[in-house]
Amino acid sequence: MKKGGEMKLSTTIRYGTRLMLDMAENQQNGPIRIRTIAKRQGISEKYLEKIVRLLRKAGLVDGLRGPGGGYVLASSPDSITLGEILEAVQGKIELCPCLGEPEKCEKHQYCKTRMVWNDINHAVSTRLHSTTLADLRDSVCPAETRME
Amino acid sequence: MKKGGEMKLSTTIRYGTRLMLDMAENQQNGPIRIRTIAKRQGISEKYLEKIVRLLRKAGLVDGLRGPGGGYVLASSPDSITLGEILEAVQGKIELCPCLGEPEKCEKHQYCKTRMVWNDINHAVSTRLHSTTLADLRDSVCPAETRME
DNA sequence: CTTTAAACATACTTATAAAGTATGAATTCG
DNA sequence: CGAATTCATACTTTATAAGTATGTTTAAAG
Repeated sequence: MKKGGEMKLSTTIRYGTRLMLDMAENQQNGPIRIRTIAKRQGISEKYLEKIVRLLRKAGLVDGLRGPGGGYVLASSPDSITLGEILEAVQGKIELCPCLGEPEKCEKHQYCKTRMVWNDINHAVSTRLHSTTLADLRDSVCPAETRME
Repeated sequence: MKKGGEMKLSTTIRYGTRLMLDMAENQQNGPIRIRTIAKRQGISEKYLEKIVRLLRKAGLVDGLRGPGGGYVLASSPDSITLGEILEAVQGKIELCPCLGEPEKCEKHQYCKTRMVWNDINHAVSTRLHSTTLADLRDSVCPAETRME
């Protein structure tokens, strides 16, 4: 009698965020290679490449090719939000199908449940869009959970 | 160049909530058969059965066997929260793996991102645990989106 | 006291999407 | 030119959500 869905954050989001934070913390010495971040973060290089390309396409980072190349943040860490990162790698946050396409919402009852999901969706979205990379970078990790 | 994870609510949660709401709205005439709800909601009967059994195991509904049997809410709609329903069908809400098992959080940086996920996790959880079935039942669906 | 209608239980199948890999082309620096 | 990097696409693998099948147990009703 196993239980159902998990509602987890995907690795694209978690890795993408760590990647951006890594860049915010280390970009003072020019472009950073994906290989470097991959090693530092313990993430597959190829997979990170795939993720960073989404961030690039969204205009959050710039890529510089050739020797000495790498990636740099396209703007200041205090103007990049977690919401932007999330949307870059996974699209608009949409907790259930009917939120994007209300025509699927044919029954009165769906509509009531839909309102709750919509609220929560909105709360999460707001929270993410009001947290910047700089906020994250400057935050302090509580001692109990830190193990560096 | 497809994007990553979707962070959607699973059908178990959505169906489970609709099932509970259906019961809250229709339980005045005694036990309700799963077949009835399945038809009313347009959901597979067998699948709903599977879901309701989780709700039963969690003590949110009671099952009555035999002819004339069915399910009833185990307590009043104003004392059953969406949080309880969600946890019954999918376990504690846990947006990312490290939240349950902090020993996986070995790097300083994870810890910073972890704090955000934890915050959001908490916000969602609180919201769900403070919304009751009765709240849902008595809510009014905005006209624009209602199509009964 | 048998029939029947429901819940209950488990195991299986299928479909979908997440996660990761492989291969190679394009660009740019030295 | 040669090497190091990004860039692009297509593929493979793995996990899990979603749904189905088959059958057992319980209890009301005839």
